[in-house]
Amino acid sequence: MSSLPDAVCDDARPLDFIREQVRRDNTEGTFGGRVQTRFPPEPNGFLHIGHAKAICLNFEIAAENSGICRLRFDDTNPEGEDASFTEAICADIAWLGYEPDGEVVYASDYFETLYGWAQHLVREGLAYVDDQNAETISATRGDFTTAGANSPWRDRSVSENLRLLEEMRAGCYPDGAKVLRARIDMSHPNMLMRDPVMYRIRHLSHFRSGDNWCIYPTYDWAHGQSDAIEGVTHSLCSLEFDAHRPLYDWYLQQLPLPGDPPRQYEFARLNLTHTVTSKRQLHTLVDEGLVDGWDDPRLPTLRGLRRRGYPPEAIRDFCSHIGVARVNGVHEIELLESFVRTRLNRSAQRRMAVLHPLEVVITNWDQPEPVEQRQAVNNPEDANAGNRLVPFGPRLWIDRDDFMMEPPGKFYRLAPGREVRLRAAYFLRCDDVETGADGQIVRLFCSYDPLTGQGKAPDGRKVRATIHWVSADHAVDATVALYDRLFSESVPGSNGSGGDPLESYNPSSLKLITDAKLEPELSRAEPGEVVQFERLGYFARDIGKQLLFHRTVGLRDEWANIQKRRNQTS
RNA sequence: UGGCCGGUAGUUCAAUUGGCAGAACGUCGGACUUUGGCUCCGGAUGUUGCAGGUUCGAAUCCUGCCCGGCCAGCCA
Repeated sequence: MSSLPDAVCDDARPLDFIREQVRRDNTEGTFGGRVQTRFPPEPNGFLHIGHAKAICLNFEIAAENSGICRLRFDDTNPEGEDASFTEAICADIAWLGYEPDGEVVYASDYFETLYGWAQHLVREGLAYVDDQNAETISATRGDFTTAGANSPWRDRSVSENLRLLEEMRAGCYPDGAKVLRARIDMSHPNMLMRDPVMYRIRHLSHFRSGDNWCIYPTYDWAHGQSDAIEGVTHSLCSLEFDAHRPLYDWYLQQLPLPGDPPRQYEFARLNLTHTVTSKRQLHTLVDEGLVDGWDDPRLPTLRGLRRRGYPPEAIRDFCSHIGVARVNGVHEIELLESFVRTRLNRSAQRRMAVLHPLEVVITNWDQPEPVEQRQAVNNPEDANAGNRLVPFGPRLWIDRDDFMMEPPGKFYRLAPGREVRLRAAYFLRCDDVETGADGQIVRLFCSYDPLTGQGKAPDGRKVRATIHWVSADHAVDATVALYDRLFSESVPGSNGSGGDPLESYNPSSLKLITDAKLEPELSRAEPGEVVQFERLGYFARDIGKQLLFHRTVGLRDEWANIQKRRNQTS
């Protein structure tokens, strides 16, 4: 029984076409009411948000039907595969909140069975050893409009094929000298059915089977068979494997399977705006140093998203919400972000942090001590989150964005002569502004109203804005990483630029702020913890020792919208 | 060029299988608010790719066309 992580929140939405199929199979008793899925990554890279969709789908469908979902590594090609990837993938799946049923399995566990089945096909006259090289095979496959040509080796005797296959396995031939091909139809309209390759010779050590094998099964020859061996009922994969389905079924039809043949169903892979998920492009970003490793918070890798502060629950919410269909589309990254905000709004502790410090001197400080401990609510969304103390003093930092010399309409924050509320403290009026030689604002001279400690003025006067602040004498210095879209084009490589996604790489996708001022409580944030900097957004404390926060996502920002609109119209 | 798969608000998906085209996110407006956040309420956005046909009735069925994706690795 698959473990279903805390209820992926979604309203009773109608069943998608896959769940609909599963239900049909269950009522018709196709697999005796059994449901078994699998997640089959190749251990040659890191998991990304696109994989998350497949993971959620497979695990959730199994759980919904009291079935099981295994993790199977599709390690049929030793080139580039590594145990470090299997470990990373297992860790990422666990982080997402899923626990594979039973032992983790590997396609390489079935190499011997696969070999036996290949011999079976040879004996049935359904497979043969071809001596042609890769170029020749490619050249004689034909194209979309013309049939392929039969290999001159296509009609070898069963005994000769059996012997040659044995010799291939025994290492008698160099790489590429021979292949085993299924004997199907060289004029089939589906190119994949034109005598597909089942085994290729690779004198390469495999990270699990070592040097036991020098012939390795291709994807098509391994996948369906692995599904069948494990008892998979519904083999879910992405749309580009649609054309493989006839071959998937063909192999299964010819073999003495232990049970019902699994069925393959294809769904659209997940694409997100302003990012890339192809292994090649991700590699380029990392290799060229455009990002800082596979866990760079700008990357859509699961490791990147984790470091960025995305709650796994939000990713699951997102996957469940987008559903599954057969249309190839691009999802707006904003939708994912909205699920991140929803989760974080409920869980994140509120703190105050100033990103672009502007000094405020309180000229009418009348307290005996140069500090007053103010009580602040940790999370207004969570009554159990409690309060904390925030030091307040005669010298403060506020954000430069919260002050304007000549405020335009709809700017509610601080300006000369204007009054605002300091969050969890008092009303504050700006009396005077000190400007530098070149006109920049150096510091503000303000007075606070000691009677407004409850956030309200006894005389009933109102303020339009509440702003955040940090006591300058107690502030903790920190580095804050602000992230923007990794690619400026919504679909990188879609317009102009010769279709190269890297052309729209956003060089200012990372802005480091090294002089951020934090309230002291933030120095006690746990590594990996995500907090809300009030009015700014959600920020994740880095795993490392230094005080570094990554901006997970900003808050919805109406003022930013107003400014954007103003810029567009002017 | 052939085959297969798709096409419904800006985006992603629905539409009880032929019966009043909806939801979420985004957007706009309002209420509330010690976060321009959250929450709540409301508005706008559609020639259902196009054209014909069947039908009392078509997003749904039929025909033709248009557009997009996938397929000619010994990658997965």
